[in-house]
Amino acid sequence: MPEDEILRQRTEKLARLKAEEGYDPFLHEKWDVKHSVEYVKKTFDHLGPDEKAEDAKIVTAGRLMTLRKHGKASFADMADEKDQIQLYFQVDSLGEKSYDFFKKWVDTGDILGVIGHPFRTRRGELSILVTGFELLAKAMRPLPEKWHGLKDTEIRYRQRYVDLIANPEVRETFRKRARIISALREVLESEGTVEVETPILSPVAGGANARPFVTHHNALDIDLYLRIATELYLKRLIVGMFGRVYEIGKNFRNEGIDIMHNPEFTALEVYWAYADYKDIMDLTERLIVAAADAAGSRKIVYQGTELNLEPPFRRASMVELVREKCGFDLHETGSDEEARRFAKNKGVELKGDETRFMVLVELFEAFVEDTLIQPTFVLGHPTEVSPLAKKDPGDPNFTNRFELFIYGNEVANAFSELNDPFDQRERFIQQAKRKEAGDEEAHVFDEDYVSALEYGLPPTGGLGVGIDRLTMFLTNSRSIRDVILFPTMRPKKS
RNA sequence: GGGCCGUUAGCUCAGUUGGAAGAGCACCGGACUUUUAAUCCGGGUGUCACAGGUUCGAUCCCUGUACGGCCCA
Repeated sequence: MPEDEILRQRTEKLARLKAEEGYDPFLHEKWDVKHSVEYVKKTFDHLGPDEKAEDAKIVTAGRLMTLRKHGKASFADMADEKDQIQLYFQVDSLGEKSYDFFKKWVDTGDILGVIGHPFRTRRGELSILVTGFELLAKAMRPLPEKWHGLKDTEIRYRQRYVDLIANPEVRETFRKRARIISALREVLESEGTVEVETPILSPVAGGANARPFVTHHNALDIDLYLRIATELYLKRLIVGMFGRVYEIGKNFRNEGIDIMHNPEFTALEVYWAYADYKDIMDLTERLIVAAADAAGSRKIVYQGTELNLEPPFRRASMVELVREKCGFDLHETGSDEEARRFAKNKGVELKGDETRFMVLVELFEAFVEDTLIQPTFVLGHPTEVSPLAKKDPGDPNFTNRFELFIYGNEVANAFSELNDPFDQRERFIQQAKRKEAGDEEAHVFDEDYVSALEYGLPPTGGLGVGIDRLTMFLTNSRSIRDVILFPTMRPKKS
């Protein structure tokens, strides 16, 4: 039946319900739910076949997922937020008038308030014998098919509410996501870290190498950018004498959409005064473990691969890993030209002006990343690609930085924060040159941030964690869209 | 940005070497007092994504577009 026809039919049915019975389901404002389906199932699990808990009066509510209407006794499966139970409607216990109302007016998808007694059917299914009900809302559109569920990814993402009705496991994924975020907060709070909020709209979008979204403020008549990271504001707070701060929130990056990227995504950033990147590495392990425990287990299976999130995680330097995986030894490489030749021989495409340090990063991305399946801290990124990180005093070409990789993907990024305003200014100048040369992702020059550093930033360790990716691994979700309730989609032209 | 694949009923999917459309569920009408993919009887409800082209004839072949998916950069 065409959707228009179903809508028309159900609209007409609603009108008849109002006219013939004087009953408007949309007038109900509340229903005192005394028991969840989960509670009923747990509490009355002891009932044997054909046994009834006559003294127990259950008041619950939910959506009718399926209906099996018979002559004078009918069944329905009613789902609430977390569980599902069978309802039994019988003319003897409901009365003829009420039973007829049910048969005539109630459809699948409708929201029902239910009063009744728990009992177990002869076939052994715990059910509720309904003694009274209210039709709390009518469904005007049909539910997706009942045993294949809803598969069409386009409808699942565009009309997530339909997905959530049809596929209860999707609700569980998002409950897990909530538990993961709570667990991260608990760890941070218990370690004296204060949750703060920094601007999403800002005249300068810094803290990462990415293209921002631009918007316009009418009253001020200025363009503003949506933040691409919270980093620079959070470190301003450390300058402002906060000791430990964190923010969990959306970042926005004007880039493509794929299985690992959504233009808006959720990041956790943490900054601890007087800590270095090693302290932050330990903290990262505590956070990941807490998240894993909240989601269920430290030993997980992601897309068929077993992942062991039990710390300590492997720690290895980028230079070492690249040497291991493709034989490129940075310390044995005399010139940038030599490095580029090596990469080209390995089939890595280069622009031709890369330094040996950038070549290292290219080789890392080409030959190492994918191999980092088990959680691995990669240490020692070149200074050139780390404009906000403190240099390694032993070798200023490198920074005291690490990234955590799981299943070949970056999940966390952290470093000892650069707090030398002169060095920071110099790094920004280098980035500005790259921007001029056409690198749209080069870091923006943030004068106010330099001036904050000029007031004195204590030695600080900072961390960023991609919450969506972490959630993907912990919920065995293949696509980032499966852990974002309303992923970014191109609007449909009508 | 490039390549490949998909788009048929509300949902899940068949199908036509080009003669113009099908199933199950859902839905509508009827029967049925323990069903659970209830069953039985009756009913097909469609711009075959969209726009062109080829053809006597296109859902099918060709081109383009839209949206989605996967792979690559």
